[in-house]
Amino acid sequence: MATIHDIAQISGYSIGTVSRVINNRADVSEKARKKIEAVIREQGFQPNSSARTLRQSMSSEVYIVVRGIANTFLLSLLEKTQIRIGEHGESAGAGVQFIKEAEDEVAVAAKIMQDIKPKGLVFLGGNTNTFQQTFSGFTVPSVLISADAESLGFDNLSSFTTDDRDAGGCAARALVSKGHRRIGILGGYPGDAEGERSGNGPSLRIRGAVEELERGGVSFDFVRDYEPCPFSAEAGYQAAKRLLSRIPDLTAAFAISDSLAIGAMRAFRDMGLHIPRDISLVGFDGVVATRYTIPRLATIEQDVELLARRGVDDLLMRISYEGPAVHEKIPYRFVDGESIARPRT
Amino acid sequence: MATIHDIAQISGYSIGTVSRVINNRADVSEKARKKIEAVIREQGFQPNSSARTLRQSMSSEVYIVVRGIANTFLLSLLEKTQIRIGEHGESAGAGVQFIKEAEDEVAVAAKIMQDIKPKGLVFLGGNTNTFQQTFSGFTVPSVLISADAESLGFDNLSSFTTDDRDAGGCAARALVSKGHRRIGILGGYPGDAEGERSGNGPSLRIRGAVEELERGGVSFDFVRDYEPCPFSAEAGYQAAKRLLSRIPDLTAAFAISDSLAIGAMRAFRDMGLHIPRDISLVGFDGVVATRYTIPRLATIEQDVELLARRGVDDLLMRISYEGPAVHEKIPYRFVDGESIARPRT
DNA sequence: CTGAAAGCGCTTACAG
DNA sequence: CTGAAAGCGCTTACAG
Repeated sequence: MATIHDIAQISGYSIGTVSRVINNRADVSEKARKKIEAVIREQGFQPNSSARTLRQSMSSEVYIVVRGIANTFLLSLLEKTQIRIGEHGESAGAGVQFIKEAEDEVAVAAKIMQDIKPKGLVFLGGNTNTFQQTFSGFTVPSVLISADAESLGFDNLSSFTTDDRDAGGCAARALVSKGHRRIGILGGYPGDAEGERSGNGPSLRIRGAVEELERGGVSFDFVRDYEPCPFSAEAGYQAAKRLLSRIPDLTAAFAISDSLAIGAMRAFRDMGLHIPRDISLVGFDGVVATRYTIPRLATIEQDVELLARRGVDDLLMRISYEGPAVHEKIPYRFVDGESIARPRT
Repeated sequence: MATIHDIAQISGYSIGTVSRVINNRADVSEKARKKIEAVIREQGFQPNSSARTLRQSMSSEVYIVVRGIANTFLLSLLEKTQIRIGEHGESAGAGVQFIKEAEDEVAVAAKIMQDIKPKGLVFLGGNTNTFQQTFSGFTVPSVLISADAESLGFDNLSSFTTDDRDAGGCAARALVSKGHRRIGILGGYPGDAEGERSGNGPSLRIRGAVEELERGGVSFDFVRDYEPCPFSAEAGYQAAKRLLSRIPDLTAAFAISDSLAIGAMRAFRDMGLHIPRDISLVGFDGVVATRYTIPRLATIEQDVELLARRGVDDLLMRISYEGPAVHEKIPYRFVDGESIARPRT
């Protein structure tokens, strides 16, 4: 493996000059640059990243923290994020760390900072409350994608998210407009009922939905009509069963993520109900799987591509020029499926 | 951030001795070890991994290469793999690189070797043919999980896999034993028809299935009854439509991965068929989603946990003691669903 | 068993 | 514009 020393030797310049070329510094003669670049190409030279990181006490990589490995939505967000990072010509090997739904992503990020010292951090999915409590010690440019960090006010943390409140309302409207009056909501944290975690995405979806229900004259009782649960198909399955047992005359449900909805579909079916004839269902996220379920699931499709693009672009921009953090809402789209019908009369 | 120098200073020993303690060398007095360990703990000292990697020209991490980010099966394999690595007390931040189905994982691994210099490599899913051609330059201990590398004969590449041939036969038997005689197969590479990629997992599944069909007296014509396609629900959807159009009297199909099967279910449904009344279907992998489809999908469940455990244990073992590569078949399980019935007469 | 010292491959003031 | 040199935080022969 060629080192900077070899390149210096072969090109006839010093290692200092070679280093300047590698780092695109301006103070190098055209002649030297040309010559050295030629040698670098010819030797297939790649600077040793450990040496660089050691010297600069900062890696040249961006690191990604993903909340939950089984979450299809975040996974496709990850895919788009990696692609976008690659399009910027950044080291394709951007590190990825998966954390559990219950884990503290900021604590994990702290460990990463120490080990890897990335020049930027991308959080995919996240609990705003955790950030509030522990992010203040961080100084690296960071971006939170798919949750809103505006109210946190950290000047190194941007955020790009679907307008969860608005979109939650949209989901509820799809049900109310068909004439449903007994509607349940599945998913989120128990605390959501009391509005404790107000900055959090899931909570906002629920809040938006409930507001819309009330606007439509549909009463909603958190104790009776709300069933919190984690984000997995199995959790959705169990929660749907509990909800339906409690409300036998339920005619529709809003699951705040598609994986929950997929579990709920199966639960309703196992309880002898046909979707959408006996019960209507709407999900959230717009993951690919919703296009293949039987029936196809109506859902709120988040714009994964745009979320990733805007997030990565902003992060890289701030790494280079350190501007202020920005907070942006990305448009969503209601996708009609085959899972909503008018209630039976 | 404390460095080894600080620890030396505080403990009253030299940095050389501190280094020996960090690296668990035997030639340190009990007294020195105790004292230094206490200081390390008290200071929360973590060795700088860049410096270590630079010095040893080898990182202390294991790196994971995953073929395909949308592949639920490999994702759950990844999850288990990371958990197992963590259980060994290895750096939890084991790097992960996702590559596309068509990409050359060994080329990617070469780049990783240069950048990261991991002490071990885990390949999750893989094309045996690619390995054949390009893996020979590698010297790091490596393991391929979910494909068989035995025939390749690399002494630093172990492999742990389901017996795909046998399991493919099992899937076919589930169909034949119900009386099906017009059976199609979905998925894999076009070359599979000619048996070109014989060492490859998917091919073996197909080969095993075809052998079983013939054993059951069911004729199988690769040109007519086989529909190759990539591993995605959409690909399965399209392939199923093509297959059914070509064989109107098809009564059953074997999809060599669950995601294909999920796409195929939707395709059959869109073509007006009811599963399993009009057509039976069996998948492969045993991903979680198969428990929630309507109907539930019959499938071959690979033992993800055991695959990960055996693979990681073997790799770590060989990193420490450099034994020979091993190749092991991990048991699978047929999971009956609601997607298989007798053909209509 | 322990310490002093060389060196891994880079970057970056500093001097010219 | 260029080079010589210090130093990032470690590991590891080497000497004692």
